Amino acid sequence: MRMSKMGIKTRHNRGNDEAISQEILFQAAQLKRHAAGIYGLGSFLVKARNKIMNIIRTNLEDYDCSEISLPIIQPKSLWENSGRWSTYVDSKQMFTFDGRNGEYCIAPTGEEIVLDFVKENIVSYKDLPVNVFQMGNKYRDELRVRGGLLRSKEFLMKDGYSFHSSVEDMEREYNNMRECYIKIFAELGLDAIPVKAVSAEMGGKVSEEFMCFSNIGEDKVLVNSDRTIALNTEVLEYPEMLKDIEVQNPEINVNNLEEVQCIELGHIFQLGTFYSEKMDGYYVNAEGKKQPYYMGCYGIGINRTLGAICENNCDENGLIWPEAVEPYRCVIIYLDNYEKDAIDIYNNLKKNKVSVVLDDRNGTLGSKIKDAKLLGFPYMILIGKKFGENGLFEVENRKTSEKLFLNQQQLIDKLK
RNA sequence: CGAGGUGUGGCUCAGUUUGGUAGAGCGCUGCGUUCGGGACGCAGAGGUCGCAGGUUCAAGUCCUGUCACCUCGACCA
Repeated sequence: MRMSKMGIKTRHNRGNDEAISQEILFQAAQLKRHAAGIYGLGSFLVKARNKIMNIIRTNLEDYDCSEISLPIIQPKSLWENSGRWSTYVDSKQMFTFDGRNGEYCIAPTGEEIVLDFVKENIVSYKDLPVNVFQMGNKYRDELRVRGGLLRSKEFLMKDGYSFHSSVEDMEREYNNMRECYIKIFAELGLDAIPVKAVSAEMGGKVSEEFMCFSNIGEDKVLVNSDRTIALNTEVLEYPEMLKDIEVQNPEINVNNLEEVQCIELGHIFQLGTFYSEKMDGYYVNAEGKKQPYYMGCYGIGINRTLGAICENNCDENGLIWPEAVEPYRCVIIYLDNYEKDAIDIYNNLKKNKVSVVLDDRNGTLGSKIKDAKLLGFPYMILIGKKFGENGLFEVENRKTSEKLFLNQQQLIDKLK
């Protein structure tokens, strides 16, 4: 990719309204606020987000979850069946509109539509269990937006739903997903732990949030020193839940837990039959009787995860993409008189499947070095004066600032 | 929805207290010199100061209304 074709212009100055990582994204022309809580994403964010999606997808498929795609525009009737049309409309949190054939919503979540999708196919206990997921935009007219990617009105979410013929099977799958989520966040390099949470409007009793420690987070979590016990402070408002936790963990005194600030990246729920009963989600059991599915539901805020990765991987000079989600591996910066050498190594790297950007824009070396750091390329290849002296490529590691001088083959081996 | 704040060239902001006809830095265009950690010179382009009323000889500045955006709170898969 040639930088001159990207259509971005970085800025010299940085605002200070938002978290540092979000301000870096504005400065790097990777985030554009079009309106309150409504953002455009630049190509670096899109490429990193695609990698996040692939990591999520690969892990879920290991657990026999299959990917589907559900519509965002959904008819009012579905939401009336679940009873949530009025809930969301009254609280003004859902976008709705009048269409040619009646009213629709622009979906804030997917329980209703997924039940409508699967119920014709899952009709017998022999068809169960099933676990499906999608990654699609969700729309919520948030009362208050916050922190760039962290809380916006339009956001990408992975939402998954499982269907079971018993509570035990639902619990088994819930634990599978819990394990899978731990793997996903570990692979993304995020230090996220499951935290006992309140299910709120979702229905169901058991739920856990996946929380990433961060001082730009909106949630407060109580944890013990080895992080085996963690609960959202919201739980304190529900005495029965608190009692359950204390009964299950007699060694814990809630008053002695440490309070930490966290970003909620995911949330998993045991929904039970709350939605299936209302939405006609029935199967026939071995005795030939109709029964509602037991359901689980599992979400990951993908944009928010992207935001958390940026926040955890930046310094005063800009972003520092971790390898797992790097949009590109390296950038080539060169003086004009070495253009031939630059294009040569650029083509050679591409031939060796190294994702590389050639900074072929007009401008001084210094300004390009600043941009390389701002945009967070893991490696910067410099072709300048020193190349003229020794014929070696200088490679600088963004994270460690380590500099190596390598010949063409060594460089390719290093970056491959 | 409650409290506070902000709207001035593409971006970041000064100017508003005390009304007198629009500024800076960055970015952009052209020419030249430069080119290793956001170079410099010269010459340019670009704004009915969020919007609508009002006061005034005169409004970016004062008054009224309105809209948008930000922060804190309430709210929240």
